Amino acid sequence: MSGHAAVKSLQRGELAERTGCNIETVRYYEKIGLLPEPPRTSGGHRAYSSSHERRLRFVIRARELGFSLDEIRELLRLAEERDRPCAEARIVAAAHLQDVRAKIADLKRMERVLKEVVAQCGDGTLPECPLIETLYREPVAK
Amino acid sequence: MSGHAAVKSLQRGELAERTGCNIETVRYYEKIGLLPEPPRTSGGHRAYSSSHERRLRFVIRARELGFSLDEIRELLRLAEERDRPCAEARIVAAAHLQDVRAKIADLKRMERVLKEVVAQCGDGTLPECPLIETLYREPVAK
DNA sequence: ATACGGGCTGTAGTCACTACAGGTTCAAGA
DNA sequence: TCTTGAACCTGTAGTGACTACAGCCCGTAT
Repeated sequence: MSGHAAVKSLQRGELAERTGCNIETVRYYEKIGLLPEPPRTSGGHRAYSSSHERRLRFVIRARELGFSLDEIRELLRLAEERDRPCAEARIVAAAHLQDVRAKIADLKRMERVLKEVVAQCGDGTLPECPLIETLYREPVAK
Repeated sequence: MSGHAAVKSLQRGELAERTGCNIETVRYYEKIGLLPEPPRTSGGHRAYSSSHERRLRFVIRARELGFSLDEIRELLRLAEERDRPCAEARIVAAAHLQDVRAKIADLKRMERVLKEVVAQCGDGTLPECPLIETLYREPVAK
């Protein structure tokens, strides 16, 4: 028995079902070259092996961490090269961590303002809505 | 003098320059009906009035708070109706605040994991990269 | 009079999917 | 064996919020 991991192939949406990933999304990943093209049955249906599943799970988990598909492509390349990928992978992840922190900061700014205006609106019976006034107000009111 | 705010019209990208909004974006907002079509010069150039600027600033500030263009459309409608808009505007803002908080929670989860794996990678000289292993690892390892 | 910087329209590209339309295959039941 | 119907197949178009371009026209300064 070789190491080709062709023990059992998954069909009828089993891959999608097992991973929780939409089948359309799996095919999209294949189309953009993130997943390899699986072998086909005589009728043309895709027959995935466990190595496909493993790679798909990698992609899914990386997406859950917010990596872009291009970053994931890079991470997969590094993972396969097996030539000291850790330093480079760390750079990709650290850059992404910076992005995530910047997004959190942006959203927290939004949250603070939104919380304030919603509170100012109170029960919504004010004649002049503070939310609308805030949006109309010039940044530097004279 | 009427209340039409046609005191001076802005041309040659002045509106974009004054608001910091890309001129292409302004035209996009006009195309999707978020901003009214301004009158034109004899040559077909757009001549904005201060009411256009006011409305554009509303959109820009709402975008800064993360509202979608559809939500902004609704807020603008409420702002113009002047028929007790506060309660309804508050609902829009409160729903959006929920969205923002959910996004913050998602991003914080990502941040926590990313911070951990980057720390585990250390100086990047490990033979097995913890980041890549984390991505390959099954959610429920046996 | 002419140059050229900016406006004009309309289309296509971005990202990461998602949703069809219109056809084919497969596995289970009769 | 035949039939049914679900699930697969390909390819295209739509989403949101822009951004970038091509190819043309206008307007102002020299």
